[in-house]
Amino acid sequence: MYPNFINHIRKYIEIDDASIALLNQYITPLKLKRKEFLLKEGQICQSIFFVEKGCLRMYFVDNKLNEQITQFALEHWWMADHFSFIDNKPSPYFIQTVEKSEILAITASSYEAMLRELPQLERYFRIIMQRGVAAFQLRLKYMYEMSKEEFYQHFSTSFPEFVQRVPQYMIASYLGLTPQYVSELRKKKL
Amino acid sequence: MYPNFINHIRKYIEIDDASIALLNQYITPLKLKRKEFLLKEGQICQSIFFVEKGCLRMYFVDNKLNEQITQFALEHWWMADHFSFIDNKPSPYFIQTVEKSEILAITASSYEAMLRELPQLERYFRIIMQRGVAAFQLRLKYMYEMSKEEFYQHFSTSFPEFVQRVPQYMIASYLGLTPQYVSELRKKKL
DNA sequence: TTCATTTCTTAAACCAGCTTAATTTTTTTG
DNA sequence: CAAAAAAATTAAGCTGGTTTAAGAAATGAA
Repeated sequence: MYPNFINHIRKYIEIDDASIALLNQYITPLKLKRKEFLLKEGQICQSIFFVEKGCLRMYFVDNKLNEQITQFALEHWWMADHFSFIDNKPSPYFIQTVEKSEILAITASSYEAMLRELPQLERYFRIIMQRGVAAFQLRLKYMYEMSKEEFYQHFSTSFPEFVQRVPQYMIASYLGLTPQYVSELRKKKL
Repeated sequence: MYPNFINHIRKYIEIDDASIALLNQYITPLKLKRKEFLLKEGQICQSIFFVEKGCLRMYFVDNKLNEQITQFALEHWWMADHFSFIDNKPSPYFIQTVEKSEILAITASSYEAMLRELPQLERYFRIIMQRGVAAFQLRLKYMYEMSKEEFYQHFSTSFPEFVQRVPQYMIASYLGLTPQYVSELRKKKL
């Protein structure tokens, strides 16, 4: 059904087919075109989103009206504004597809009900969230230790496929650079 | 026994006294003086640490030999290098007490055994980690949207007690500023 | 209460990365 | 396939925050 999702769960916990079958009732699958929105500024982030296929970006609009991208999600990543999701508060973010995507959405109430019916999944999400914290720690360390030039070079050598897949101005935004500066850095490297 | 710890668990999940009693065997309580280390660069982060009382900082030494502080933990916060903890890899970080502290340590193997014996705790840690992700998202948003000056002002008005409690150069390091610049900003505000 | 250490301040020179603005290239859409 | 829209480039000038180097003040230990 959703092979990436099920494989991802089974990568971290043991769970039988019957339980997996029960999962379905909590999930809303979405087929989305490029540039469709899952969340807009001011709305409550009602769901967490699993990327079965495609790519999402999360961004907010700053006081200079720039779109500041704070996160991407590729296949088998989760995406949400967790503050908004947990506390039912309006989100400052937009979540939008970067390309045609297949997304699994779980609303807050489904999430709660699902975890009550299938408490083994607490372990899965505990592990996912713990790895999420680990990923943020690493990202933050890079931001502290590298100059912006180093940060860009590091990113583009670490994730060359990603740099192919996503427009350059989005990479720039994600890394906290101006598109002009990225352009300069690319020229420099050739 | 460890009132802050137990209150914190009961803030997020329901758990009976018998289960709480079982917890003890997995916990190592530590009484530490100021400036003692829980982790040093190159070691594996063997434990996650709960701050029952006091304050911890996590930092790494950058290529200019500056101590870059990436996180603090006050009462009822958890602290760990999660990448090192999860994957058993050497850590680039130091974790050190900022003041006299009482810390609860849980080693990776105790953590595993504890979660197997008391699976209700998966829920507790899932919630903690999810809130951890939310906190990182918020912090990152601040870093994207504010100038360094705004970031400092925001921090010092949001956490005035913290600014009292911790030396100014540590705040500067945490915020990614030079102590000189912080000094300049303070003068400006008076 | 004194000494040693740690922390904070001041000020001038400097530069990494931004801003602005115009042009070119690429992609999308009808 | 052509027109419009989106994305990338180029270049000059500028600035927020760093660097460097001293000295002053606060704190902790004995």
